[in-house]
Amino acid sequence: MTETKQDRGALAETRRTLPIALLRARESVMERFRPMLSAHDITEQQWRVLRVLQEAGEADATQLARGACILGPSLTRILKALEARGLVEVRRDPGDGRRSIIRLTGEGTGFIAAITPESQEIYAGIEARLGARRLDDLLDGLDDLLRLLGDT
Amino acid sequence: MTETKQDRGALAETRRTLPIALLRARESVMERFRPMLSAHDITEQQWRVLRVLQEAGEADATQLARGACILGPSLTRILKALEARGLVEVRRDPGDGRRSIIRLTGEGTGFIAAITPESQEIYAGIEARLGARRLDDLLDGLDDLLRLLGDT
DNA sequence: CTGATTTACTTAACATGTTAAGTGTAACCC
DNA sequence: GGGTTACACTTAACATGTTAAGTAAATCAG
Repeated sequence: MTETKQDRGALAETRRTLPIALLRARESVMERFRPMLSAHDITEQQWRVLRVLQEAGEADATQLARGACILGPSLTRILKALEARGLVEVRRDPGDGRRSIIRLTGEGTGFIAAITPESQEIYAGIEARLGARRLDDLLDGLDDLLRLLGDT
Repeated sequence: MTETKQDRGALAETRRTLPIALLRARESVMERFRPMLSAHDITEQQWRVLRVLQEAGEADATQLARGACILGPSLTRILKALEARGLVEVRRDPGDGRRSIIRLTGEGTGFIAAITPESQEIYAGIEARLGARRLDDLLDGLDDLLRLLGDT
C-alpha cells in the first residue's frame, strides 16, 4: 500500500508544517504591502503600532505590545522612533507611575489617514485574488488555531 | 441597520486582517516549540535550515534560503554559526565557483535525529488540539493563499 | 577575445526579535 | 512604616530581518 502520509519516525515535509506554512503565507502577503510601507518610510512593525493605536484610541505599553504582536523591548525602541517623528505621544499614567500611556498625535492621525487608501487597495487586491469566502474561511481557521492553542 | 462590516474609508479591525492574524497564529504555534529549541541551544531559523537540508540532502545557498524562508544575508550568518558548530559543511561548487553547496555533517544528522522525537510530540499535541481535519484544512488554505498570490 | 551584464553570495548598517538583567513604582505583609 | 514581592517598563547583548552596496565568477554581446 502506498504511504500517503509521512514515514513513522520522520518529520513532516517542511512546507506542510504550520511554522513554515504560516511563515511563507505571511511573506507572500507582506510582499504586497512592503513597497507601500517603505514609500512612506515606515516599518511593518511601526505601522502595526500605529494601527493598533488608531483602533484603541490610547493604550499602555503592555496593551500595545499585545495588540501589535511586538515584544516589550522592541516596543520601547519603536515608540522612541515614532515619538521622535512626532507621530505618537507618550506620557506617564498619573494614577500609576509605572505605566506609560501612548496615543496618536494629530500628525499621527493624519499620517494614517494618508496611507489608509493605499492599504485598503492592496488588501482589496488580495481579497480579489482569494475570494471573500476563502479569505473569511482562512481568517476563521487562524482564529480557531489561536483559540484552541490557548492564546493566553 | 447595524453595520456588521467595516466602515467605508476605515481599515479592517486589526485582528481580522491577514498580516496580523498570520503573525498571531504563528506566534501561538512557535510558543510551543521554543522551549524545545532553546533547550538544544538552537534558534528557530537555524532549525529551519537544518530541516530543509535534511529534506533536500544538499542544496546551494539560494535553494536553502528559499526553502527555509530566510534572506541571503541572514543565511550567510546562520551558516557560519552552524559550520562553526560542526553541524553543516559548506564547499564551493566545483562546476560554478560562485555557488556554495551545503550539506549536513554526520554530527548534524545526529543532532536532528536527537531532536526529532520531541518535535514530533509537540506537533502531535497541536494536531490533537486542532483535530487532523481542521489542521489539514488550514494548511490547504495557506497553500491556496500562496498559490493565488503568485508566490513566484 | 574583451567589455558589459548577470548571477550568487557577502558586507554593512540599521531595525526588530528574543532572553536576561536592571530600575523604579505599586501593592502587600506584619 | 519598613521589608518583601509583584508589576511595568527599560537596557543590554546577541541573532535575525531587511535593504543597499560590494565582490567574484559566469555568461553574453560584438
